[in-house]
Amino acid sequence: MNAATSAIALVDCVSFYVSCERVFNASLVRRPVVVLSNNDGCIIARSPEVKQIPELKMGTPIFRVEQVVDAHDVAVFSSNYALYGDMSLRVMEALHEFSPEVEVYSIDEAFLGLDARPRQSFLDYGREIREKVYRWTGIPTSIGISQTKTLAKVAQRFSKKSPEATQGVLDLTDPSDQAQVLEETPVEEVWGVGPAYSKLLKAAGITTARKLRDADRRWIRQRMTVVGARIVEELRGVRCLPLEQCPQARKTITCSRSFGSVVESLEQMREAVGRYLSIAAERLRRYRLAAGVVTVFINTNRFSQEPQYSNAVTYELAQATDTTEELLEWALKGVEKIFRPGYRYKKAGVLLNHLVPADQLSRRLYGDSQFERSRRLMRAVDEINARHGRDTIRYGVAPSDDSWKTRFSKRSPLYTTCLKDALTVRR
DNA sequence: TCTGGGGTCCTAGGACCC
DNA sequence: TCTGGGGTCCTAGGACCC
Repeated sequence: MNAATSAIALVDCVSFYVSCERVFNASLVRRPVVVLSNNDGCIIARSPEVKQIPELKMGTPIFRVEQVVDAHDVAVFSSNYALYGDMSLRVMEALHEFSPEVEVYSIDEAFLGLDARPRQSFLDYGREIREKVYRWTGIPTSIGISQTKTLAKVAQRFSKKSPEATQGVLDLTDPSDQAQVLEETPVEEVWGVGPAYSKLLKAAGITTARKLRDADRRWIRQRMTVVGARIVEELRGVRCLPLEQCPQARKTITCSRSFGSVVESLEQMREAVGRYLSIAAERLRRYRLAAGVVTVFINTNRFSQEPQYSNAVTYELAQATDTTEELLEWALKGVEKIFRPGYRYKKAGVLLNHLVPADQLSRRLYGDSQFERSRRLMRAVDEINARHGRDTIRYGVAPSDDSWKTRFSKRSPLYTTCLKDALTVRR
């Protein structure tokens, strides 16, 4: 291999949701901060200060640790996805300045393709990226650079763990550096190794990323399928996971929620499922897709001692559709079918499957005028809701009281997406 | 009172067909 | 009375990701 080599950079936003909250609220800087899941359930994002507190782990239900939260004066927020989504777009925009090849991997992460260049230059480039993202958005990042996605991920996690040494950027393109960092990386921290594989590997004495890299291919292939085999190759510097620049066509659209309080009546269940269906259908149209299969499911609270019931029903539609009206009919039919009185329900959801491009729908037979009218109506509704906020217009499903609605009692303002919530700066 | 939501990929095994 | 093999499609379940 020559001295210059092309590489992949992984840019990851540090404690992304917490960082978003901090951008707009200076009093949170250096204060421990957590962000909660939907319904104010469990901890899903923690500031570095919180990571020092052993009781406050990812996924901990907040109600169990209220005293710890008070004792450390932790600031607690409901999640504010409108804010995080908008901040994410700004981060990605900054990244596009650095490479034409950007794969937006998640709300807070992206892979960048980097041209071949000498080592020092990768490191400098990484620092430049970091600085620009911070200047444009106020969001701190950590960056790993190496030959493959999996190695870039190792590098990024390592740099995050030792900020003093790396200042947020680690170039791991050099093979001898790789050997050392892989040696210091526990196997369960490798991307793609979850709890089950981690247990399997440790039982076989494979405890570090380096040992995984040097493991027997056939053994891995047999026990961890091609997925495991690819991880090993990637750790060896062989690219198996390409940069995906154009997002793959979606296969499923889901909308499901836990209820703010228990649902016991069919009326409330119909309203909740109707609501979730509307959200899913709106998403469907945004992607310009139509669905051929609708699934509805309902659950009681799996953590409680009460009698349990869960059920689901799936309908295959004669023709794919993207209108709320048509999809709603099936979803409500589903609710009627699986709802059993006498249970205390905690969650419900809707899945849309067999997704096809919506432009194929124009070929529906018989110039279905009802269908065309319905689609024009949908376009108008989506436009109005986009401009004036979701729920400006919505489908009425015999409204009941809305205690089932998901709780967001500690939500921050919509600083960036709603004018009345914009920050006021005193002169 | 209180325990998230939204995805993808892979494989084994059954059903069905010729 | 004996009795095959190969291909495809679908689904459920497991594993993982953020």
